[in-house]
Amino acid sequence: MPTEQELIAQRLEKRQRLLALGDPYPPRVQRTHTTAEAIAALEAAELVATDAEHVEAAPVTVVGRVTAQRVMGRAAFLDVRDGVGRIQLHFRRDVLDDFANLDLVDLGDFLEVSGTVFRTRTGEATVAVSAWRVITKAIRPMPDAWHGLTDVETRYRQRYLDLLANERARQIAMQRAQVVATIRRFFGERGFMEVETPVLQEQAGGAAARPFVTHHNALDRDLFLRISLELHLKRLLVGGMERVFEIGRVFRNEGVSYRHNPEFTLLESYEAYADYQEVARMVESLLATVAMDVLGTTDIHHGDHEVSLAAPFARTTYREALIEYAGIDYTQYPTREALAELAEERHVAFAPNASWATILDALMSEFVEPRFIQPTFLFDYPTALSPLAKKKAGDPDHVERFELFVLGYEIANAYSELNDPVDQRTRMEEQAAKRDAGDDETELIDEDFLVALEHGMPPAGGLGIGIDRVVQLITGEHSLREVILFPAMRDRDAHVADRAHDEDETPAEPSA
RNA sequence: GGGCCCGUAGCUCAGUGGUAGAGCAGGGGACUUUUAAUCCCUCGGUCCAGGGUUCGAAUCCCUGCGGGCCUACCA
Repeated sequence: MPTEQELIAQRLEKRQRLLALGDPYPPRVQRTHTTAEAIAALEAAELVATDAEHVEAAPVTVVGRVTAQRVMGRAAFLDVRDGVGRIQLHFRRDVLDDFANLDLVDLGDFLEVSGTVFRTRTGEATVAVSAWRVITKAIRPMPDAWHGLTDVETRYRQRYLDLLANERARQIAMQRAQVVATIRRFFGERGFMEVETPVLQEQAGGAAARPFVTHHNALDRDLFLRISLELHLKRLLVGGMERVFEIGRVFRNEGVSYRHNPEFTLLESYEAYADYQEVARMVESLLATVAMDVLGTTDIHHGDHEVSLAAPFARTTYREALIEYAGIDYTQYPTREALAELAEERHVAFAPNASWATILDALMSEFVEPRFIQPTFLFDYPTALSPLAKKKAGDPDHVERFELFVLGYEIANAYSELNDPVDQRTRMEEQAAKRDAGDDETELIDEDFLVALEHGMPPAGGLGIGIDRVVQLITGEHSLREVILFPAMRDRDAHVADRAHDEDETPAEPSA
């Protein structure tokens, strides 16, 4: 019998013995104090005590998972951890009739214990247990308490074990929650309304990416998972909402890696009567606010880099940056052929069916974007790259669009939104032509969206921010998978979690 | 997608051609203020999978699977 099976069998045996004594999975528990509150209660009692040697706080009942056991004959020390901290428990055989039942407790079980809090000789706040019970019996062994869980694959596939074993995993999850909460508050305070728009769509637009396809059985039709939030949020501007935002999951049918997850969290906001310059100022404020709320500073440490998120950020333009960092003025290479030739000279790879705009973007990715370590706004993109943005006055080859780069990564993307329905239709038709020419990452013609625009959308500034990227930036994490609780993983045949489960479970239905 | 590296006990890791190991966890025992408790004993293996080389493979070679890092597209 494999070892893991033996360990599980032993724990199942203990579960049976606990069942004979009571319910090791009770429906309700009585917690009067968290571990942190229990310790605080002792400290408060110590402040007013006259005899510092024998301080006992009021009785407490705490709950938590057993993380350590030190059994010493007629006494035992156990540590339990709850959501906010850890506390030590002291069990004595001369106090507890059921002391021997501690044999049935393993690392990982949840206990409810009552007693008074005192300080041991070595100074640790400790519950002198007067009553206790198991409130959840775990039947699988926990990861090593001291070394933690280091196997990266297990940490991602069984994130609950990572969270159990590694403080850092808990911290990242908490900081991510703080980032999202701060963003919600930031927009709320500025009069933005949070909305939710469809994930399942007749066609997936608003970005240049391949969508996932799914099927609706009752309607017997294929639907697409959204790749952006943009086109529906703009419909809301048509409907008279002036400030909206959405924080939602989008899905892009691309590879998985430490920099890509097929689903990721996107923030988009749209503000009527604002332009992209105003959006840029808002983004500066947003990032600084997030950093201050989560970290207490706008100075970020990330690898070897020190980044300041204090406003204002550096500003340049797409064309100037490419001239400055690569010596390339793309207005001198107006045809696809000329630009392709240049890219090959500079050893920049691009797909055989890449358009002029796609090749240009490859040049930017190669020469310019990695240079922007400190937050830098890149303004005024070529029109060909930006089918949903408004053209600059007197310069139809460029649009009012910026992207924000930090640490060489794109963090934000924003436009003065295109609201001329005739221009929008033309641009979508141009995208469709590129698609017909073999580029499968283009904007689609969304007739329903165009009808909405034809009813009139006010001038507006729109913004998109990849939340996972922001969390990476704030936490200093290098891999996207560290900031996503359950990152997408490839199938693995021999799933660890499946084995014992199959053995001790009776099939609910006769096998077919 | 390309390059490099990794996969050994529940967990953390040794072991580079000659009988598969250690610590922790688990089981038994001693121990009434320990805290990575300590001490004695002990159970525990599909060495990722398949094929090959060899008298002999965890070890060398090939293929596959999974993962990591770097790189590319993206956000």
